[in-house]
Amino acid sequence: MTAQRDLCHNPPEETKLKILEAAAKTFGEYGYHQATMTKIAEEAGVAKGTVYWYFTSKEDLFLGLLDNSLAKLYANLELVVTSPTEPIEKLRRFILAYLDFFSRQSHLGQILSRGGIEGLSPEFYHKMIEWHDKFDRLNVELISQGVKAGAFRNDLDNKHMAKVLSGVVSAIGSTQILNLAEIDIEAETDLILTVFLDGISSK
Amino acid sequence: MTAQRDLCHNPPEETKLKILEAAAKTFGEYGYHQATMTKIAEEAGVAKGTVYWYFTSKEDLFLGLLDNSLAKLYANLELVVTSPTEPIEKLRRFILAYLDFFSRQSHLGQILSRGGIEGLSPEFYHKMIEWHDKFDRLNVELISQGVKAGAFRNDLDNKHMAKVLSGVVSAIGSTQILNLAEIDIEAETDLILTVFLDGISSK
Amino acid sequence: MTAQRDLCHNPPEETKLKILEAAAKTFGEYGYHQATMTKIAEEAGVAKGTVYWYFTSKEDLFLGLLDNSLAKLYANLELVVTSPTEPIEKLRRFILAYLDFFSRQSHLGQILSRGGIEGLSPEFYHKMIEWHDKFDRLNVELISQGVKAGAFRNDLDNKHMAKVLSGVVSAIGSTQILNLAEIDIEAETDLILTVFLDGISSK
Amino acid sequence: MTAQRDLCHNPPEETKLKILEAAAKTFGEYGYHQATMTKIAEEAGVAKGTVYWYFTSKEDLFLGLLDNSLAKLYANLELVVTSPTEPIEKLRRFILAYLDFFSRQSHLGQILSRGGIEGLSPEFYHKMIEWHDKFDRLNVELISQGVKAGAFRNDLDNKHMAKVLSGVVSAIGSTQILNLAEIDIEAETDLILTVFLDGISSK
DNA sequence: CATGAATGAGCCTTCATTCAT
DNA sequence: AATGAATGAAGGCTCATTCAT
Repeated sequence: MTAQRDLCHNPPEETKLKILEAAAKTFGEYGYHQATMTKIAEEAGVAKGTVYWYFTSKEDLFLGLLDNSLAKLYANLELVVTSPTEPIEKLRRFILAYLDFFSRQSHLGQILSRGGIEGLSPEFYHKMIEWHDKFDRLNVELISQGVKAGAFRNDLDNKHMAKVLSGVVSAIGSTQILNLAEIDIEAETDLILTVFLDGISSK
Repeated sequence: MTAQRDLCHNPPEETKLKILEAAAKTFGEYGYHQATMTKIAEEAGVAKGTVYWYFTSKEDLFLGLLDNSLAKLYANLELVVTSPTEPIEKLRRFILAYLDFFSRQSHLGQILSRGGIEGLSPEFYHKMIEWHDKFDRLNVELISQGVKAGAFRNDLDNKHMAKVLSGVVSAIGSTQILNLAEIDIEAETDLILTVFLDGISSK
Repeated sequence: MTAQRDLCHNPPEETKLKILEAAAKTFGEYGYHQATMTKIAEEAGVAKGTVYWYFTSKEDLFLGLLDNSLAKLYANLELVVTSPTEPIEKLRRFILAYLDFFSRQSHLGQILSRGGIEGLSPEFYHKMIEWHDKFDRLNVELISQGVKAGAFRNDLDNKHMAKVLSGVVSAIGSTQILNLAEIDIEAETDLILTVFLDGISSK
Repeated sequence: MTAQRDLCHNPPEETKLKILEAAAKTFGEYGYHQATMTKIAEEAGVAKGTVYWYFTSKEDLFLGLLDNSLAKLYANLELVVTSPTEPIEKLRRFILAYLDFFSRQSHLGQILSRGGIEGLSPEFYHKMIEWHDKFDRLNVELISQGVKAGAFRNDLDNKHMAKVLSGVVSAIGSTQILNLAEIDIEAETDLILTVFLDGISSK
């Protein structure tokens, strides 16, 4: 904020960001266990010690990254939910935002949908549960709006419908990605939407 | 001669089974990377070298385990698909069999649904893909039967419907399990069934 | 010796021989440390336990093999030395016998010439030294005969000449073999003979 | 700036040297397979991980050591060959340099003369062959000079004479050393020289 | 005699983490 | 803030050897 700070070539924040980006790329490419601090530091173009100056541990770095990514996804989804759109189109955009996230951050996507990675600390799980709950509430909110507006059934528990929704989305998302096929996100979204709205029953 | 054999206290097969069970438990509890051969050997009550007598590597052991479990699941699902039941009840049993499997073998369930674990050999991935395809074909068969019988919609691609089905099931299955909540499998099955058949649309 | 013994399909000696042959092949192909008891047992077509019935340890087996091979080589050389041939022809045959041995048993050849393998017991070294001395004495005897017959110089210490002789032979032998070139043993022998007899000096 | 650097107590290079020395001692004492990374690290007074900071593997370390030692030996021999000395004295110094090397680095000497160690990577063998060829060429050059100068016979193939020379030298060198006798290198050199120049023939 | 399952010490290597500079 | 050398616990795996059958 001071004039002096602005003269720095590498304001601290910039280094932290570089590390975060490198971590995203590396974790994304290799997964948590295969990604090493050495790889991440190299990718970021800094020394290993520097990574430890900004993050106390590998887990801390991973958590930081997750927080970062999930916050973005959450913001996107929230934007959709709070926008003044009619329920079904809103649902479509909602699914689209999810799939888009999965297609960009496949491994992180998996983590979100499965609830974590083995062998991490309780703190990690706590954070994950917090996020899980936040997303759940958003899902429920989306469904509730639709029910209130008369677009969705009111004979089912909103929470359950929300759960199925997130289930389908994350499953399709991560499965697709692992097929390494180039997915047509829009088409996939429409498919999910159709099934989720009307079911596969012939009547 | 055969009678004599039965008197053996520890036929080799028994040891292999002990190891397989220990592996199931350990991989299930810790995940692939956190599970160590030492832990598995201890759990099985044998020396580390013994594990390597039956399996050439950690990956080989894991693959053996996976093959074992997936073969069982596949057999169960196949039984359902080929049984002379009406489509919707058949679908219910199908979902039930999946959820039952997930609730027993949570980590293996994840692997099946998400397609793998980072850092393993190409052979592993090849095997996984083979299984994935086998299950896919079974799912499609189930849907096709329903469509033919007039129970399911015929305006959607069978493969797509099958994909959504397996997506919902595996997502619900593994998500639930990670919540560590005691799940009412029957209830969960009915929920999925309802949504999948009729959709959440109010009409 | 008894009639009963002769009826056996596999007299003990036969099994022992099979193992010895397998050991020769395996040690020869892989060297001492790379050769495993498993490989040897497989090559011999017997169970690992059987190898341990005839030989108390890997080292013991190796020693047995060495004794076997060296005894044969020794017998051949002795035959040459004690035969009634004129000194220079005798020397030629002597070198030939050495090179022939090296070309057949490259690894054992190395062991003989360099005096052993690291990491074995004192007993092993003791045996090796015994053999070394035996061969040395034979070499000296050969040289002495030639000196006495007036064919070789008498102004040099016989022991030293013998040492140089064995040096040249073993070095040429093993070096050649490692080149993996098909060696013309006869030609090589003549070359060594020429240099060893007349030197390379121009006068 | 450079002055400042010199104040460092432990410049990285020093650690690498400590490890190289420890490796030389340990490989020399135990041979390649018996020498363990643990022993080497202990001998060097560093942690095992530190060895891996400087060398990517045991083989890499061994190769580094070999390269180091052979480069020195080669430099010494080259000095002799290119010096303006008369052929026979040159030959004497050449032999002396070889024996001196063998007496200091017995195991490495063996490796040079025998052409390798079992069970290493193709890269290792390739390097060894390169060195072998370099030394061969030097040997041939030495002989050629002597022939040109009229000091050595011209009725024999230079390459063959060179081969016998290196054979005698390495054999005598390594054999002697293994006897663990204190060798009089000068005397040994003269012996080899005499035999190699004049032969043992009485005429 | 022969088998082969079982053992366990020990090896090479990896990698998250620390710390002097 | 940043570096990178140094650490050491831990992991997967090998293989000589034993022993109940």
